[in-house]
Amino acid sequence: MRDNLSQTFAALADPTRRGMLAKLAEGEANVSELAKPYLKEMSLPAITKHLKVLERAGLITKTREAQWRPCKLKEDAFKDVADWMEQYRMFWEQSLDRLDAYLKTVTSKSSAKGKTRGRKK
Amino acid sequence: MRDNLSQTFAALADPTRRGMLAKLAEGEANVSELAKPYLKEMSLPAITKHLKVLERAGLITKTREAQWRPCKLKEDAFKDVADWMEQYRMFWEQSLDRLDAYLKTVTSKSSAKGKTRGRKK
DNA sequence: GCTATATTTAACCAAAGTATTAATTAACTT
DNA sequence: AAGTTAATTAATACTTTGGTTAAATATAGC
Repeated sequence: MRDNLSQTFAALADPTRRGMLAKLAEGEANVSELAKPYLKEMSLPAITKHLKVLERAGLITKTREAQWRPCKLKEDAFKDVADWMEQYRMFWEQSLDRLDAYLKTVTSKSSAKGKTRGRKK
Repeated sequence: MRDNLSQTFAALADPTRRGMLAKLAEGEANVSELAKPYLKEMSLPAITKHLKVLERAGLITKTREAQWRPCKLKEDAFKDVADWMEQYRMFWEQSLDRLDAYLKTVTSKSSAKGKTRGRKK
């Protein structure tokens, strides 16, 4: 797993790590704050390792402040993923078109079951 | 690695597999066509496994046509990744803004060293 | 210096991932 | 039926990942 992008995708391939990123999207947080939701499921050293994976992937930066290690999102790796995704935009937009088409077929009959999955615009 | 999104990101965390997706972005291709660029580096069974990973991740579908197995991109998993990325859009767009700001500071002095990293538009 | 809090490092282990070679299946061609 | 091409499966080996517990480090406060 030598290249950057592979390392980034590998870092994203874990729900705990994605959860930590979601938390960091709300703002800076230190290790124990990030750890709190997971301490029933895993130990603190496990958290440290997850954060190290995120850091090496370029998704977060960790700084020092007394005995705390505040972490925050780093744009770099997100940008790399977004750039890579661009080349497939037409494919996943197809699936939106298909959903739109489907929705058109059901708009008349009020369907309580149809989940719209947050389709924007 | 139970959840879908984790499986998808894990599938993307490999340059061989991303290369196969890039090829498929140009259109359908069967296994040996997809394998060709990699047969110096790895065996055909390895290719089969990579394709299975992409398939289980929902990134491709494989069909049957005589003794060939034409593969093509499947929108689903791409859509899931794109949706997940949305929540971080502001972060990676920040890095574009920062690059723009930087470029503004150097536009007058022609800098040969500055890599622009494919900034679009 | 002692103690408490925050976090990391070390040593280890089980499970998953990536590759191999050899054998097998499937479909077409002659 | 025999041979060729396309692809997969099986058995195996090696490496990486994700977790553990125990010990260590770093900083602050008394």
